[in-house]
Amino acid sequence: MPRTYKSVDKAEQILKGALPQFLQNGYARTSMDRIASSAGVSKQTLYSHFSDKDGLFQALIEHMATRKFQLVWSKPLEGDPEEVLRGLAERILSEVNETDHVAFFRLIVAESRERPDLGELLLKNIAKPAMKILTEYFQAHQELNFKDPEAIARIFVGSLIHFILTQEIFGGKKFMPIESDRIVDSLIDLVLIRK
Amino acid sequence: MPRTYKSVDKAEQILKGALPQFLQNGYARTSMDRIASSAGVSKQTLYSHFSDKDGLFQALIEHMATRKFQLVWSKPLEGDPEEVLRGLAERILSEVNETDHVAFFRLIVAESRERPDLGELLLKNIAKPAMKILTEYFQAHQELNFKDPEAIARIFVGSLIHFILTQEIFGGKKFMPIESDRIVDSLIDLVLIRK
DNA sequence: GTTCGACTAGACCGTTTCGTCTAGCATTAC
DNA sequence: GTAATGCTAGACGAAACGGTCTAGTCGAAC
Repeated sequence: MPRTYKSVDKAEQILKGALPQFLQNGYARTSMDRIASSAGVSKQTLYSHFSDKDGLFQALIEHMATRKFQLVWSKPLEGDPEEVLRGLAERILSEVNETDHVAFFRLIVAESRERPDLGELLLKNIAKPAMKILTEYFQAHQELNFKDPEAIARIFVGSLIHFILTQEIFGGKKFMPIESDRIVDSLIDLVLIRK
Repeated sequence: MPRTYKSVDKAEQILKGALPQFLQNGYARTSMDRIASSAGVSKQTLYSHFSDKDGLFQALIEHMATRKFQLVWSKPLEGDPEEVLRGLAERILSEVNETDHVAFFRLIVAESRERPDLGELLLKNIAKPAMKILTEYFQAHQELNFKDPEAIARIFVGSLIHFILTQEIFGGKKFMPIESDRIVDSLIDLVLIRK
């Protein structure tokens, strides 16, 4: 196994070790010593693969954003609106509403004050293409009679994301629970009633 | 002016000085020295009014949550649904979508990982009563024909909050802008079409 | 066998931060 | 006047952290 340059595996290994630390403790509360030990790597190696804590963090976020978040939207939207929308809603709820994704979302909200490019990253890589796909689907189905397909798309996705936000991040599961089916049913109902 | 006990003014003054610091810099990046100087108070005084940094922060958040956030919901919902809902939507967008409130929201998301009671506070003091008011309004207006008024209420408010989230916190204003009127119009349209 | 690059282990420095402590000032109560 | 109280100004200790540096290991290349 030749090692003429810094092994790619190590960088990957570092990111893999750093991820749970940042997700669990946030940026400020995660020390480089901790990352090193969590990744099973010496501190020096951290700094030979990444410029500094900030660089490592940025790389990690980009890695996550471009890799995982396409699960929901990779499947093309085709067929009967009721089925398509229900399938989409359930995919959003099950994929996004998962410990790692929720923590990731929280991390971006928290850190995007100091690093506005994180918000940009999220929008450009996830939200914007997602909206485009759904908007185009709505436009292709004129029978839905939407005056403003783009606005409807934002409402559709937004109410689901907000549902996850309150239930998972603010602890709504405990203090004001509601079953996701009720949200999905009502949402589909609202959107499809014109047909 | 007798001073038989710790002056209430000082506590207020401290909170007033601490607020912009926490909102702008978050919890970790705000030092007690900075708060002291920002409040025009000695460091010792901080610790004689609040147990520690955490206590001060908690007090501040509670102060904010119970005081300011009732602006949107204090006005009773009465009258024609279209007018009521449009008025409500615009009040949410204008009151909540304001630098301080956005920063406050961001702060709670960021810190509620370490302090789950912050999320609880937000829900119990704001989200829950808000949902109750809107749900009851929907129930009182049977002509709207909602199968599940509570779910509709969540969708209604949720899509507006999510709109603010993307536009203000993630920088959507810059990277995927959309006018709030389009969201409100479509939302009203979705909800009232059964009439 | 020597050289070189990637790595480990951990000491180390400078800085920041929390929270405490000391010394002293000003006002009120008696 | 004297004691007590609420305060200021700032030094201080202890700990944590980011980032650098040293010393040394290991395996491949030639």
